[in-house]
Amino acid sequence: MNSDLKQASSEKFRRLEAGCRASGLSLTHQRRALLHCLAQRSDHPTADQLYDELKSDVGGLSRTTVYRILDTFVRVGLVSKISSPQAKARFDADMGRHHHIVCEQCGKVADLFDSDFNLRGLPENNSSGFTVHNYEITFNGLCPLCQKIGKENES
Amino acid sequence: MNSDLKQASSEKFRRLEAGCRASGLSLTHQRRALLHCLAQRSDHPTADQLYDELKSDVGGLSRTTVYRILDTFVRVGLVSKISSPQAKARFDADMGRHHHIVCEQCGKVADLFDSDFNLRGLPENNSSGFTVHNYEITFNGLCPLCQKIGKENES
DNA sequence: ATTTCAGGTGGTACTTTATGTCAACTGGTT
DNA sequence: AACCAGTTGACATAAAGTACCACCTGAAAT
Repeated sequence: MNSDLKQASSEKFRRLEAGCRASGLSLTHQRRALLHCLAQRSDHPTADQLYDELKSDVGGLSRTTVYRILDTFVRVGLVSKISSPQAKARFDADMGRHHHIVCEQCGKVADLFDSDFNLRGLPENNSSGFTVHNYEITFNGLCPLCQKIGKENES
Repeated sequence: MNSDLKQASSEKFRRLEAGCRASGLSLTHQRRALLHCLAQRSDHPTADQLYDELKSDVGGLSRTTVYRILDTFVRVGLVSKISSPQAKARFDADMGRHHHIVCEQCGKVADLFDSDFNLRGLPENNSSGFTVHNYEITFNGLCPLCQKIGKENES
């Protein structure tokens, strides 16, 4: 079971690495390290969470670099910034169609894979004149932990 | 036309004021001023945008107060923080079901009133164990201005 | 294997966005 | 007009993100 997960995340890592190459980005230690984290985690970490996880492993890793690499990954479409009401960016390396649930209390974000909620189209001619490329559905509610305790945690 | 809008926003203001009273909040100058702004604007301002608009009108208004009042309004359900991939909170005083379109380039946020996109239910038993209370759909694309010019603006 | 250099990184400084604290003030009630 | 719980202003601080520039490195060419 655990080894299945390991398998799946290293498979995901290889795909991300390939995507990186395909976009003409050099595979630096720092980028590999970030791709590893992103492939393993499914909790949609913030830039600072990723930095905190990696700074001990990757000697001399700079916070600036983490922000910059994440920006690059988003720009080339390898990773996305997910929408939430929180005032910080969270990143997701799974570009397949899926949705997110945000805990109102502690801010945790979980995936929801359920194609029943997929939209069947996009708005074409809306009154605001925007062209629409894509969408995200953000559900909100309470995570299992916050359902039990009625008080605040940190994500 | 313009007076219709004025009419509509003052109507909205009165509803918000009533909601404030109903929640047992005192109607201070500062809260009224914020409700006014929120009733008039449909651009989903950030806390600092509201502060910048109000600080000249409301003598001695404090930035802290703006943040605190918005928090309170969200807590009592008078206003909502909308979901977007941007790392800052945007506020919306329209609590009716509608959707948002965010410009990928400049960050502007517009409303989309189109019930065709409303979901017909919420996820009940999802694998992550979250209870789900509500949802938001965030579309992304380009605003009319950014469609013309291919370069960056500030919202 | 060595050289080369465009692209990438580290470190520092800085801005923007948000929160914590507490004395002083005020809306609404008596 | 007096009271006081709730609210505010000012300041300090934290958290999140950006700008800048000298130096370094991945990977392509030789």
